[in-house]
Amino acid sequence: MVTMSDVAKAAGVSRATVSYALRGDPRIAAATAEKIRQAAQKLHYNANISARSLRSGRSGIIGVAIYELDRPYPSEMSAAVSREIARRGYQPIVQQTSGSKDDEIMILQKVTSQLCDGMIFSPGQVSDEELRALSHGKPMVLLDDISPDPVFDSVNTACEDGSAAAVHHLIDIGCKHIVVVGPSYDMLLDDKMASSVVGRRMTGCLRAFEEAGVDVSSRNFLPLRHWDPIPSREAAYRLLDSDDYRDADGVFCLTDTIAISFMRGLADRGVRVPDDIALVGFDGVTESEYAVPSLTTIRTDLDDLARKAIDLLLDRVNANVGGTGSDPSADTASDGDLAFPDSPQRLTAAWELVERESTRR
Amino acid sequence: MVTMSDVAKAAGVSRATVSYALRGDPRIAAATAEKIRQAAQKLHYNANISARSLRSGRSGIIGVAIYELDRPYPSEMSAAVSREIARRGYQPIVQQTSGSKDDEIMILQKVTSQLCDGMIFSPGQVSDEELRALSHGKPMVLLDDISPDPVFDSVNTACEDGSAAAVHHLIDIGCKHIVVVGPSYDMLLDDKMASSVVGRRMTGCLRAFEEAGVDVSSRNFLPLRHWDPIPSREAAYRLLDSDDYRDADGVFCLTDTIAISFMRGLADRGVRVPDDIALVGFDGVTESEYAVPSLTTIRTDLDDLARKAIDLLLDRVNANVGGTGSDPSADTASDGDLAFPDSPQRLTAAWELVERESTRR
DNA sequence: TTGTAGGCGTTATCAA
DNA sequence: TTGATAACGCCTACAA
Repeated sequence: MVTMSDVAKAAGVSRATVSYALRGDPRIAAATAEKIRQAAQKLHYNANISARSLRSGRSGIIGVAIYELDRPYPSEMSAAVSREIARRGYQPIVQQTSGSKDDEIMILQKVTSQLCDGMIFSPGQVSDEELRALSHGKPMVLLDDISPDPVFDSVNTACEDGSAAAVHHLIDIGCKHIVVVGPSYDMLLDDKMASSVVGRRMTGCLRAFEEAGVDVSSRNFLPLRHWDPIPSREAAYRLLDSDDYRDADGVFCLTDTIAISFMRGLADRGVRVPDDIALVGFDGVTESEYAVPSLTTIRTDLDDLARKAIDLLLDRVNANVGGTGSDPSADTASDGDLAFPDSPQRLTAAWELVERESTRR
Repeated sequence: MVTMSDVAKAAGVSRATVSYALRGDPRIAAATAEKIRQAAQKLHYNANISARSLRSGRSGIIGVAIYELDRPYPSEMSAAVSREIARRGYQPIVQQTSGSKDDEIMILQKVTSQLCDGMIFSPGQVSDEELRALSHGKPMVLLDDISPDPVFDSVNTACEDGSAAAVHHLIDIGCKHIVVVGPSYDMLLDDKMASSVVGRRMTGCLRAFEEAGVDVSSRNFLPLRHWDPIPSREAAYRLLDSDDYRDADGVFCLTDTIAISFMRGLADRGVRVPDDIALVGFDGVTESEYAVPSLTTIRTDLDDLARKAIDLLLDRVNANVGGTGSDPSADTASDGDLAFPDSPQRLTAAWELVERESTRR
């Protein structure tokens, strides 16, 4: 391994000078800096991240922790975030939380909070408060945070507006009995559920129904215990077999993966989409465009989401340069300074309704 | 941050004793070790990875570098590998190489080769020789390595056998004019292409054609410059519009993503699958099961692939414990010892032909 | 069985 | 403008 000492020797300067020069410190004379850069290049020198991180607490790495890397939406999202991180000159590393709380904690303790200058986290089981403890004061941006009073910055998908648009679209094309696949009717009674992704999406649906003057009952909701392909496919059978849903002519599935599996279930029974039942999904994964029939969906602009998330994160990361990072007692009083407000920001990713064959009548 | 000194103080022992105790060194008395473990637990102590890595060269992290994290096959593969790594008690981190050579080099230089005890790499642009230099002596297992004379252990998909099975299946169900979508007819003339994934899959097709006594010409191959959804969809138009392929009644697409996009292209033109044209894919991604019609495919057993890859990798990682790691001059002479042969191993992942609607006649 | 001490490669504080 | 020097937190001979 070639270390900084080797470069220093080759360039005829001290290690300290090499360190300054390679990081662009203006105190080093241009000629010296150039000489050092050339020596480093020739020796294929690369700064040791462990040593740098140990000494300075900064690694240049941004972590992304996401649930289930083998599902279309999370994987497209982490890819987009990953690319945006690289674009800003940081090294992205992705980790899969796989749903278990222990897993999430392990990831945060073992690598993310230690190695990373900041992290993008899609919370599953861990609460905001627990996250605060696990973050060790490192900046973190949450994706679709469900906490009623947030601790961290977050970027959300347009759950309410998007879902409302989906339901409005079904109404617009003439659907009389619309069924929302995912939530149960009494879900909103639970405060914690109400602020979750499914709760917010359901709220959007209810708003749309109300705006259109549609009466709502439990017949408008088909609950799903797990948002997985198999139960989603079977949900189609349940819909077709139950008297409650027999005249359903429009379905809004809370994710594209649910929608595509549900559509497969309808195909199993020979039900035609959109002729017999029109269908709308949510997410806008690539798959939705290539399905037969292609799926109308609420597409989340993942590039926009990534940009907003990384903007928020890097603001905090760079603000941390001066402070200790672990002691947020900086200046709670100076609320006049708007640059980095202490209160967590909450942004929403851009989205659009993409009309495709599944609602073309 | 709570360090080893804090634990030592709390337990009333020295730092060294803490280090030994927490890593299960038998020299420490059971009672002492237990006391130390409890103190560590109470303080929420976590060993600093940077410090450990700097001092011992080991981090407990295994890296996975894969091309395009937002495609179904690579994402399912990295998820499977990631889970297997976690199962063995290591921390997996995933990075996306995004195809560019600079990107791959950057990833290897900046984080993988520095931070990781070993890595799983799906090579794109970088040659085996370059990899050797970039690996800094760290163990590495390649996935679908295309090098004719390999430098590293690798696990491959069953390109030849799988493709042969796909073509045989199409012949079995009665297809008379089979078209393979992906490669061009003259591809095998190029030595480098011949050992690539597409080359090996094509070789399998040719073998099947030969075994079945089918004459082969360029009319049996529909080349694809990029294996992306859009060109794949358009390839279907090309097939339908060209006199060369007009009577095609069976298609083998070299990946599921190609197959699903191609199928979508056929649907655009109102061609029925399997009635007019039967279709087989390769990979066995989740999506293939939920497509309408569901896709017959050569499914690679990703759990088996992950298990084999990590077995190979951890063998080398643990073998490195004694040696310097960067100096592989250990014992090239003792070829009698079969435990860790110096010559790279090449394994093949288990696979199966999954028959579904797209070939059901 | 446990403690002492030195160093991994870098950065930051001083002094020159 | 540059150089010496002391940490950062951990591991590991070696000494006790």
